[in-house]
Amino acid sequence: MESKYILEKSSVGTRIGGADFNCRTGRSVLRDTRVSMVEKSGSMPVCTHRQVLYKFVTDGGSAVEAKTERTSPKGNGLPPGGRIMNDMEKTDLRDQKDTGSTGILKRASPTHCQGINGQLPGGFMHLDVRNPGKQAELPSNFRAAQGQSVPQTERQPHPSTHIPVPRNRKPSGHADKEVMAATVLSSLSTSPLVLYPSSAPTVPEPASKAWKEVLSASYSSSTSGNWSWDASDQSVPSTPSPPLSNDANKNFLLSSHGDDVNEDITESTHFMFEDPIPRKRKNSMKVMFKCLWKNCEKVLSTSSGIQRHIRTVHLGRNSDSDYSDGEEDFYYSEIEVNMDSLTEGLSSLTPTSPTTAGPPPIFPPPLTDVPHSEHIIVNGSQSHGPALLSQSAPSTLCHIRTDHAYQGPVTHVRTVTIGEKRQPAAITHAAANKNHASVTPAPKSTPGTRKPRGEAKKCRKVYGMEKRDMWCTACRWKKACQRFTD
DNA sequence: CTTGCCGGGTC
DNA sequence: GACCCGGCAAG
Repeated sequence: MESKYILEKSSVGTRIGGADFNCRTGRSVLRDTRVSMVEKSGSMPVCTHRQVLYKFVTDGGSAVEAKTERTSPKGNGLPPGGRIMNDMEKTDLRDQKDTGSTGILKRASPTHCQGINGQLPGGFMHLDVRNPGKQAELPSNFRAAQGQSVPQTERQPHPSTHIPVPRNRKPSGHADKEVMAATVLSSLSTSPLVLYPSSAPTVPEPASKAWKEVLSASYSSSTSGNWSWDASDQSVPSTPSPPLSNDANKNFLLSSHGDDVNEDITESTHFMFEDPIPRKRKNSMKVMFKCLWKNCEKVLSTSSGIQRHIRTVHLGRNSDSDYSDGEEDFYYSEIEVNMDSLTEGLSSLTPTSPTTAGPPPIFPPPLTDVPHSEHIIVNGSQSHGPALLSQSAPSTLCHIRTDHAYQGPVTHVRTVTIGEKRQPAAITHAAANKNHASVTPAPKSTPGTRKPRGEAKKCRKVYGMEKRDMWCTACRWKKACQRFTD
């Protein structure tokens, strides 16, 4: 539990949100982060994190601890997790207090989430919750506050700094948990924003430490670039946390996975967040759930399914029990699957007409190997496992599809090798990157075999012999029509 | 037979 | 590379 929150916190520095808020990406990232952390710590992630967590608590100094204690307004016995949350938030509240915010961080609100997702400096979002209308003042206020000695009030635990953490969450409490995690994490994402090493000399040592801890745990997630922040390094970038850009996520993941991290995830992340290519029609996207457990690329179409999978397979919990403490949430992520791409992937030999956009007649069972994810290609190539979504020709596909209809793009098509001639060049390119995958190589029509005749009418048919000059060049040359591709 | 287009040739 | 066309295969 405790570790979970810590992790969540750290991850959300980047972006937090939740499916509940339509912040799917955030949720996904969150989980990714979680997973990465878990992977880092090996088979006993929780334990490891727990240690970290405790360290954090103790490093925070007695002051932190004390605050926590006092923070509990109602004195209700909070579970360790709850206390940690308090600590975390308390720390985080430092800046909030500067702004005079006193509200309680009760729940993430859609606004909250939106802010994060909306590429706004996430740090202010929680303020939004507490003190609507104050967020704009935060930066300046905070800096001002840092310039002076920490107000006494800052050390006084605010009764509202407590985030209730149910001791026993019910399966139905996932949303709450996520909300809370999102809230805390997002609030933490403020740190980079307000952390001005040179301007915060007056911050009490315990507080500084706490910050360090928090940052060391979360910073990588809230900053872009591959730099790493050493706890001893006071030169923390003064730039605000990046607008939750894809890069931020990518880099975070990359850095957080640095060591043993499963390259699968790293790569998938790369695909997932790096590609700025415009999205395709939404109606062609399908949400899938991918298990992020190390070496497990399981992809299921339902969250319940993936949760069950994680619960039973990875967490070793009773399969027949529906009970879930929400732990599974952190071991899978949502991915969007491009149905169109899938179509293409399935019919690599029969290129789709640019106007053809319908979903494929069939959708491979989850977990499978057919390529189709648009911007989130989970690269399973390095794992033996199923779920080789990576085999798809993701984003680039979109490009091609939109412009290879006519002669302009002819070169694209033609530059492909014979076997793949009907595939857009981009696809081929993508395939090249993933050819190392264990999955069956991209189907190639063996030389000598003709591709099946397309359905579309060709120039000859459309314009007739009398208008041959209107034919596409290929048709005139008795080559494969490039205007009316199949 | 019509149509699509491969493979190869010419310029 | 542009262009042409014999000829094969699918429909």
